[in-house]
Amino acid sequence: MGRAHGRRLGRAGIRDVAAAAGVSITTVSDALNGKGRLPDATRRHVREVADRLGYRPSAAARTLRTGKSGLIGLTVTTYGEEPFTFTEFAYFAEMARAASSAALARGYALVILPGSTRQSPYDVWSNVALDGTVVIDPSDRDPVVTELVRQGIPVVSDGRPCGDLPVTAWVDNDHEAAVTGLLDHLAAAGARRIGLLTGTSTDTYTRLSTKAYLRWCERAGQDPVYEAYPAHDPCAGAVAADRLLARPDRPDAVYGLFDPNGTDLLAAARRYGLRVPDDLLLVCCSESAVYAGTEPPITTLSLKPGRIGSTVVQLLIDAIEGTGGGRPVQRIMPTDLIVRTSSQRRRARTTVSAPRSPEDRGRS
Amino acid sequence: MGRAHGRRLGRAGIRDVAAAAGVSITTVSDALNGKGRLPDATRRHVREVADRLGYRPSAAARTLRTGKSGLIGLTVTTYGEEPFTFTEFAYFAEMARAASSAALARGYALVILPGSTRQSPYDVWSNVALDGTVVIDPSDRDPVVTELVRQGIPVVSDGRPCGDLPVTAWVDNDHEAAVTGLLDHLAAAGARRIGLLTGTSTDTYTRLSTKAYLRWCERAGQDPVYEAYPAHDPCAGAVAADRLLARPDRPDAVYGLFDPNGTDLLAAARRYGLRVPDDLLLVCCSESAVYAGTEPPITTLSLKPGRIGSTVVQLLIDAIEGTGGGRPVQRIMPTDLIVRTSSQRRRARTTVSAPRSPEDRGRS
DNA sequence: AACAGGAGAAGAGACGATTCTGCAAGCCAG
DNA sequence: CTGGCTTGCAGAATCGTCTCTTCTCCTGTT
Repeated sequence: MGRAHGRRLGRAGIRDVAAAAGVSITTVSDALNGKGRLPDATRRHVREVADRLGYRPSAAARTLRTGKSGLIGLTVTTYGEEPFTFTEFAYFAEMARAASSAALARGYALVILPGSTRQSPYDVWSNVALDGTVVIDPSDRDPVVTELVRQGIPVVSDGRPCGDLPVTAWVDNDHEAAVTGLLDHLAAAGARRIGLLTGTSTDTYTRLSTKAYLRWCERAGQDPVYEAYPAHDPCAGAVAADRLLARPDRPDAVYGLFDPNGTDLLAAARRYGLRVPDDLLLVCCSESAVYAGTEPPITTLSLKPGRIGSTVVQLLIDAIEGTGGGRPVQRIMPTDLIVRTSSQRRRARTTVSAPRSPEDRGRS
Repeated sequence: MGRAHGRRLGRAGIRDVAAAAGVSITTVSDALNGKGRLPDATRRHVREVADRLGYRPSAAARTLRTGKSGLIGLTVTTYGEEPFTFTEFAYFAEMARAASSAALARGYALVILPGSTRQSPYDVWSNVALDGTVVIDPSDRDPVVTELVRQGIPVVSDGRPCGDLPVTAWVDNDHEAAVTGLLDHLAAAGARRIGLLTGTSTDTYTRLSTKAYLRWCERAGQDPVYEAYPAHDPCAGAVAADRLLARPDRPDAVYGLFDPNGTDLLAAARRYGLRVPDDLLLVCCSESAVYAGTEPPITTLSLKPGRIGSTVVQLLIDAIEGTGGGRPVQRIMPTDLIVRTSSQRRRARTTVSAPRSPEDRGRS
């Protein structure tokens, strides 16, 4: 035989198992993968030997052979050099958690990747074998998406893609319905002039939400009252909230599109001596639990990122495995308005029961 | 010749590039990887042809051959079936962001993996080729860590490992110093009896922090006043905060070990009619920015998760690449006390400048 | 008795890159 | 003129697994 395969690495390979079990490589592979025609005795024997040797199949070799890596990319829009977006921390964290969980349950793992190619000297994207990718809020003609699709890799986006980006599928909230419902809620609570705190960027979320607001105003016969600011700037929100409440046509209710707007608006209201909810009704879009504990608790619109993340991954894996038909899929997910004190004129039952009387000292 | 490699896949392989450029496979590989002895002309030519063909080297093949995948595992402690821990959402999110960023900058990507093997029918762990792994808060004799180390894969942990877990390196905060410094700060602000809101679990963070508190009390000649609760239960915190303030030996200052404790304690204080900071000084350990916007703003201890995540990854990659000596490394990272109104008796300068006077309506 | 057919297991390529080794040609010095 | 050195490139082995094909028995039927 010449140089019969010298022991080259510490870990046992399939050949070692075959030798130790006194069978062929084929038999080992079939036994461990539940394929082929083998009597149970052989199967058990091989499995036992493999266990004893601590055999772990090489993921790289399997991937090379089968063409499936079990890896799903998760791309996050990048501000500056950092991955992750800062404005929607809680949203992203929850979405990623659910996505990861859903992937794991189906035997896939998530790989966190930057929003752009060639962010570093190395191109991490082409160093990873991906079965598919989840893209959060892809931009108009996202180069990463374009390239992936060109390579024939399925791409599912969280957020309706702008333009004619050729994603395999997408998932998004029904933003129009959410905003309309929420404005109706405020109006029902007695709001006469509802203001909006929105963003200057042109992503789908901002655009659709603002459009829904404007359309609602038109239908309700109210003049729009809004301030826009660059949402990625953590300080600009407070300033914009202040501007909104400083206007001569000051609104008596405000909806803030971004997570920090709740505290921004609350702080601004305090500065102007406005009581919430008596003088000002407040709602903001947020996934953060802190708004249950603020004074007063603030009504929030939840986009249910968990459901989004889970759905995105399900659709992607379906596309990868060829399940669920070949044609593009889009799925609209409902949102959830969590009504708290800040959007109700009459003091309603609060969720947290106070052990003794809250003592509204000094309040009016 | 026989069946000279029929076109089998859409994507171009290294052979196609070689053929198109009129050189050998070796030359293509060398040209693209900057190895071998090739004149610049050849190198340029090959690169150009590769670009034209849209050639992307197969990550699986490269990994199989070189033994390096460029993938780093990120394991998150699991409560129940879900990955991620809920109590420290902000901590984890920031830590993961920084870790991912640091990895990307050095050409690695992070793979999110469950805290246990065989969480699903598939064992995702053995389906991924990892160069190394980051483990957050490993438990006493973590089976995942043990198995990885047995396979010779470097493991770096965030959090001092309990017991004699054989991690390659670890990074942690100086919890003793942090707690001691913070208690000194409270004492300097006039606290006579400082209470602690702590957890019932036995992880390193809780254990070290509590021990530091007890030792400080002993040195300061104060009786310890503390309540412990299961930190993973989101509701239990509010109850524990209430218990702490209901005690006959009610503390005049409290440190809360967990992120939500700030709002928990603030709410409890309101229920008992205690003014913060006048009647009660407050500090909690948190990475959340909301505490800058609460009423009053709350002093927080930041563990600087970003620095931790970044350092963990650096150490891991050093270990993978053989840089930085072979022996185990442990690194202690400083914490950051962000002093706000809640821990200062005399109204100090707040970080956020108020455009007009805050109007402390009705307050005493 | 001969043969079909199936069960059990082994052989032998791929998969697509990296890389060790080796060959041919050119150049210079002895 | 020749031997050694460098330069430029090609051949072919290898990484570890999956899987298509083949091969050998063995049994049961006509």
